[in-house]
Amino acid sequence: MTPGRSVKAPREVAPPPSAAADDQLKTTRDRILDVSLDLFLEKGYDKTSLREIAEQLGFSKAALYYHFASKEDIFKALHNRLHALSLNNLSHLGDQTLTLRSWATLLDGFIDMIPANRKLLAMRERNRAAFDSLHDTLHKKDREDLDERLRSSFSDAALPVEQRIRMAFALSGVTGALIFSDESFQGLSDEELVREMKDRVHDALGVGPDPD
Amino acid sequence: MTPGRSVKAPREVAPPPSAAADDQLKTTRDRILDVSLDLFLEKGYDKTSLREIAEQLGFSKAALYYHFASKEDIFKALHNRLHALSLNNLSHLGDQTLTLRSWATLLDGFIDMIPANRKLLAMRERNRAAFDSLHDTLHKKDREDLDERLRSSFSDAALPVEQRIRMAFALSGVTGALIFSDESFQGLSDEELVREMKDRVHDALGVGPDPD
DNA sequence: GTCTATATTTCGATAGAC
DNA sequence: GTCTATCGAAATATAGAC
Repeated sequence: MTPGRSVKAPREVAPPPSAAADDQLKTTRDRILDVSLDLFLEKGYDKTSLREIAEQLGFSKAALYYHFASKEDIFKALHNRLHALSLNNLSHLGDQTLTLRSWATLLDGFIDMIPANRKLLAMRERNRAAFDSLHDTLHKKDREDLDERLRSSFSDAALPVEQRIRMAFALSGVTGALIFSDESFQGLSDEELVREMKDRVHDALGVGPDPD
Repeated sequence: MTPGRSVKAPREVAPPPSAAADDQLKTTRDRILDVSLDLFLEKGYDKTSLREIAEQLGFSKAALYYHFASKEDIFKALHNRLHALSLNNLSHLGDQTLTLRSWATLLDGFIDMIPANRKLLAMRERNRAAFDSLHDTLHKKDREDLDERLRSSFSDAALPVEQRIRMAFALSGVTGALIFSDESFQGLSDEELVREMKDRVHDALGVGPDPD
């Protein structure tokens, strides 16, 4: 396991031994993002200073500015990682009208991505206000964003009330549980988590398991 | 003197006309909390300054310090409002072992409180990182806190995996949907929302509706 | 209880050397 | 690409008059 020093060691973030080698292969830019992700997840975006990020990386605060234009720029880069995930899913879903069945398919795809992106997704959950502020900043006309797509679905008065609640509940059940997943579901394998989550989603949506 | 409408704030909080009279009856302390709640919900705790809070109230920033010792103190007071809600529910739930059925009862009680406390609950969802930081600050030994109670239940390895996921999912489905509730479920009556939410919870937990 | 004015601190960001 | 040193802004918080 990791050495006992979770203190502000100037150099090591205490990565698992196997990841130490990987870190050498990563660009400095990616290492900055990884450290930032950890800190934003743990302390929140606003309460994390550039000084802390630099400290954990072992170099000075000013050096960050060679790689990123601003603190918000780091945040945006993490937002882009999330955005890339959502694009994966949107492609599965054409412009067809949103049914409970297509919603289930969408969420199934989302759930599959959870194990590989748990920290990123949990960080988003814990910093919703900051993310929404960012969202306003980059007021994208092209709301290809998954979030936007989702919200507009919930708001669609043409859909029956029950269906809208089912969709919102299913989505929230998945994303919300992410917050607990690290600390509370320690013993669970990724496969267990994924399978159980999907079962819950299908319960909530009132559709049978996906006949893939 | 009470500075009735000397509000030169650029934008109105737009309180319902009937609430204007109520504001006269409230203590200044409560009015500060109400304005803070609105701003923390809209912009996030960290990005809301005391200057903005004071501005909306029509008096100066320094005046806030007569009523609260610090910004965090305002936050704590809102935390206490939430805490009071959770105590309501914990009393329903003794020290009995947690079953899916008792969990359903707990969440039903929680859902009933949603309409009257929507903003408060949504604000919490949007500021999870800040709330958890606060939680660490007041490291309460007596974890009578609802949140803590819940997390420890999810972590209980004695419970079957499926049950733990069901519980976490049901809770998250409810709290997460709060974020959407204001903007997306505008047309819905409180009764509809409450009933639908309860149905979803019982689906997720795999228990029939509460035979109350 | 509220004011004006100011202290204090922290942080994001920049300049310029190496 | 990283450093030291520093700037400037903004925020929290305090002092003391009214």
